[in-house]
Amino acid sequence: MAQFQTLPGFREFYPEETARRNHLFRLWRQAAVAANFLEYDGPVLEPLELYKAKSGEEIEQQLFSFEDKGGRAVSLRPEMTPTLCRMVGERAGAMRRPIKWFNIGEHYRYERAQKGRLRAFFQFNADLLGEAGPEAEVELIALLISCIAATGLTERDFFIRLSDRNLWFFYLQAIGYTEAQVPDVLGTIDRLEKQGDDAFKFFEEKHGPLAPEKRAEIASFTKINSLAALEERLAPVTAAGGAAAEALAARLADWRTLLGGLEAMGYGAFIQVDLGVVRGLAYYTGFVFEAFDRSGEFRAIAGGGRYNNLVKKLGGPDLPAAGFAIGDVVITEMLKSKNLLPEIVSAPDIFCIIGGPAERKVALADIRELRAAGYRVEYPLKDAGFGKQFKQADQNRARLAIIYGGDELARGAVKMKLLADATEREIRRDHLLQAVGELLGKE
RNA sequence: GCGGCCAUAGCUCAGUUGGUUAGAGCACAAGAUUGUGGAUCUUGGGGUCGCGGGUUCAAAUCCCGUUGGCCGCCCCA
Repeated sequence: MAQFQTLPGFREFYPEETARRNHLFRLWRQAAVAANFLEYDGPVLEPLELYKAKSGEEIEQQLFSFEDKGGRAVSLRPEMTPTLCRMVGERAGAMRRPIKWFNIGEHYRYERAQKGRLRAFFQFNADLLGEAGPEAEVELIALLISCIAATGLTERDFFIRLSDRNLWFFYLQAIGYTEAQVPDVLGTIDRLEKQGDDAFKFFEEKHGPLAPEKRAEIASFTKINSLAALEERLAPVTAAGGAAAEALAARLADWRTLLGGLEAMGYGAFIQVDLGVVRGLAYYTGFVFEAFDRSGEFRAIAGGGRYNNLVKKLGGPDLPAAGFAIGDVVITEMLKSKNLLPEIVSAPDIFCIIGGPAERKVALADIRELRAAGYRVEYPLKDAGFGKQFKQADQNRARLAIIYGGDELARGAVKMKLLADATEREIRRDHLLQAVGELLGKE
């Protein structure tokens, strides 16, 4: 039995789990369609180069990559974004803006499996391309929140941490950091939460020591947690004038648009300004956001941001873009811990109870009709006593039993019994579909 | 890639200082019940004790290795 185990980090989905997964996907799909995002799909296997081009050579050790029989270097997809960028890039010239697309698919990463992180997982991806303004982020973050809220989680359970790599960029330049230093300051900030003061070594190893007041200046900026605090902090900087100050002032206007839009949609309670978030790999170019549970018990539920350079980098036109992904693993763990996993009943509408071999022939003919009419119909494959068959009908949680007994059939009739209240009536077989429709309600 | 804990039936778990043929509950199946129900009772199927090696007269139990799981570090697109 244990001779063949599943590969590490891969899951099997038994029917109950598959039903739950499909339910989650259905909620996500409904939310995306309601926001008029279009569903697309792409290959599971891609040229290895596609991912190296996006993320660099080092990414290969985290990929399910191999050489195919034609000698091509290939990889299972670790994410959807490069495929999306290629697809949109190919036809961007012919596409109406904004481009709003989503996908639900399985992704593969060769990493050590842990709580909330597996080697094969499903992701909901949504992206909005062709709009550079913060109105795009309003759409995306609104969709993100509605996708998570559709599962039953509320603003008491999760929130969105919102930050902005552009703001950091303009701010750091305004207070004197060079363009070359900025990425390493951002790298430091990303480490600050976990490593504390040690995080500054990341910057200092390349650019020399930072005075304590410089450290404090950065650290305190990561603590900004509201638009008001941000405006207050930046007031003296923007007042000083210059290119960086002007860029900062324009960026503050974007912030007002974004937060105002989300507020107007009623999502204000979900948003937490948190400039300590800059997100790992550095292709994000503007707003970045992550969804977390409020208890802090789980990994990030979802993450995303703006990536204006990526479509061009992957060979397409210069197209502004932003997007996010929600994984299935963390949110499922969270729903489980909060008892929000739905009990999905998978039951037939009708269970046929069959008297014997002669009655079976009649029943089989009707079963075909009922199934063709869209009913979900089950029956015992082997002859058995009536008591046993009713038991099976119960265990199947069927709503209606149709009884094929010799006496009734001799009269050209069958009996129907609603299992819930045990009411029984005899129906002429030539009125079968009509009677079933009345008893079960029209499909 | 590194470290800690764990692995007995489909599931949850017992299994004494190493000692005959490894158990329970749930689940599954058959019967009680040959035309009427999720109950009850009886019975049954199901195990390479993760896998491989070692110690021993004797290993689920002790030792080594290995695979897998969980947890943490690195990473997290």
